[in-house]
Amino acid sequence: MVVYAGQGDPRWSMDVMWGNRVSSQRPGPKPGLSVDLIIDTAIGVADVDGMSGLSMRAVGERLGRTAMALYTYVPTKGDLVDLMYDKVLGELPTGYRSERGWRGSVTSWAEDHLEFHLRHPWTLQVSQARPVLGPNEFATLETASGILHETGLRPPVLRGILGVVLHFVRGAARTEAEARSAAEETGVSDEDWWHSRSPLLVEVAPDFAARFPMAIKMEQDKPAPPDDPKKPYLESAMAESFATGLEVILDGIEATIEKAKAG
Amino acid sequence: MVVYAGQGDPRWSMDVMWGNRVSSQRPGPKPGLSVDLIIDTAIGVADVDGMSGLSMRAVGERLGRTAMALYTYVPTKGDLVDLMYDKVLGELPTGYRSERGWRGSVTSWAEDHLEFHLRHPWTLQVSQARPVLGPNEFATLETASGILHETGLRPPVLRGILGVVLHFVRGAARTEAEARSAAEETGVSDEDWWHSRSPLLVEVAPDFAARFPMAIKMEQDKPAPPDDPKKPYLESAMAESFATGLEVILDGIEATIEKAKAG
DNA sequence: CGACGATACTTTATGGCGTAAGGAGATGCA
DNA sequence: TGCATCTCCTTACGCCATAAAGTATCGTCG
Repeated sequence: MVVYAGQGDPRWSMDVMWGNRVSSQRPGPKPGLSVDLIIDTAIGVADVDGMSGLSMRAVGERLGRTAMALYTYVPTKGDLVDLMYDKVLGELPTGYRSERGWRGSVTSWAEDHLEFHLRHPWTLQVSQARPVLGPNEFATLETASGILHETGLRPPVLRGILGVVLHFVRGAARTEAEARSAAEETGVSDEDWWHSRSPLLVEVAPDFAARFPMAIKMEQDKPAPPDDPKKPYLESAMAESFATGLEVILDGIEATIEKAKAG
Repeated sequence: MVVYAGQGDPRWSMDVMWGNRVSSQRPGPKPGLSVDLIIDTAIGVADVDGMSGLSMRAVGERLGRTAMALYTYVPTKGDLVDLMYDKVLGELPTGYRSERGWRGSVTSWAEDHLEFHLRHPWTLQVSQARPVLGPNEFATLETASGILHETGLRPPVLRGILGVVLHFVRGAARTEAEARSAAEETGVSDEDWWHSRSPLLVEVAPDFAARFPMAIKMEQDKPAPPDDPKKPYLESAMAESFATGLEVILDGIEATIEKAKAG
């Protein structure tokens, strides 16, 4: 599921995110819940069961209410996801300073974001097309911009570079998150899955090696799969590919700086 | 929605994809449909209405059948999506030869993939964690590997580079696809959306400029939005960012080659 | 102090989804 | 001719978001 920015009243969600809501004494029963509590509970549900496990019923149940009770506090599920997203973005650091200059900062930034997305894989399902316009979203943009400005490059180039880094980090996180969730949902590890599939492949396509020689070459020198699938990403199989990929990008940025100096 | 590789009998879908199915004369009514027809129809539905609009009911309706009729031909919806994915991948070119060497080939490859994903945005929702193992999927891998092998780099590095390019292209396509679909679903263009949101932002966060100076700098020298939103990507606003991002990646690959030669 | 209106929360209902189960009718072969 | 097998249908289940309407609780005003 891809979730688009809230269909409800945009003013309402922005007031919530920027802390501009007034809570006055009004007639009627005391509220047993609060928007903030609902957001936190929903984040908890999504962290465990993913975006597809995030339902109004599930959140309500955790709070001892029906799904409909939540609509007293939140106009639509889309708005709730917006609020969840901006709130959880607050976990990310906002300052990077490295003795290795922008290279070190970009590296730390990328690793922090990768871990963030693996901690909250549902964030990868939130549409990037129309931003939530919350304070934490702007803070992450501010942080990234600050790091990249150290390169001295002009904004149009920086936008391109930011896109490269962002797409790379999110793509890597997505692949890893999908792998983990597939393993959990099917109860079959990647290794076992491949062991059951590869014989079928030989059977069904006997000329495989002749048809796809390059693809086979590409498999050379693969690191052994980890013994413990619960290890953090830094020790997982994806780490090598992530590190070399990031290095390529950093070298690309450096080359772009050199070209800008020369030209 | 993220779709994971088919839950049905893996052998069945592989036989379909690799063309290993025998159609013998058997008792019972003549089949009015075929797996292939269902796949093509489903692709048509998904191209127009996206992955979220792809339902067994919708596909059945296009074929003048009920949803359940499809289950005579296809074990689960997940398997159908697998078959759709591998089939549509057949659109992609398999040979690239450029007088500009691997740089030209990678550029063409990236542009072809970007256009492919914008033609079939639902492909971005297919999980990359566990491949479909179809002939066209392997063909695209073979093609990409062939291009990258021209760089002379070793497989582990090439895997990192392939990841960078793939994540970048898919990420750029995803953002653009989400933007288009948001515009279509809400009936509000990106420009109008921003025009209605930005006054709210000033209202709700009066100290915006002081809090996020870098983010504002980042907006400098933005290209004017296109007059016609139906233009192909090459003339759209994303084109500039895509082109410069790709250039950075290509420079990064080149720098990696130089380092490999030197070291 | 009693009535009123706003609020919190519930139940019920609508129209979607994938797909299990079972049944009707058509067809090839013994 | 009868039977096994196949296509396709209807019905049903348990999910989903959320609209509508009802009940109980409270602050406030007359």
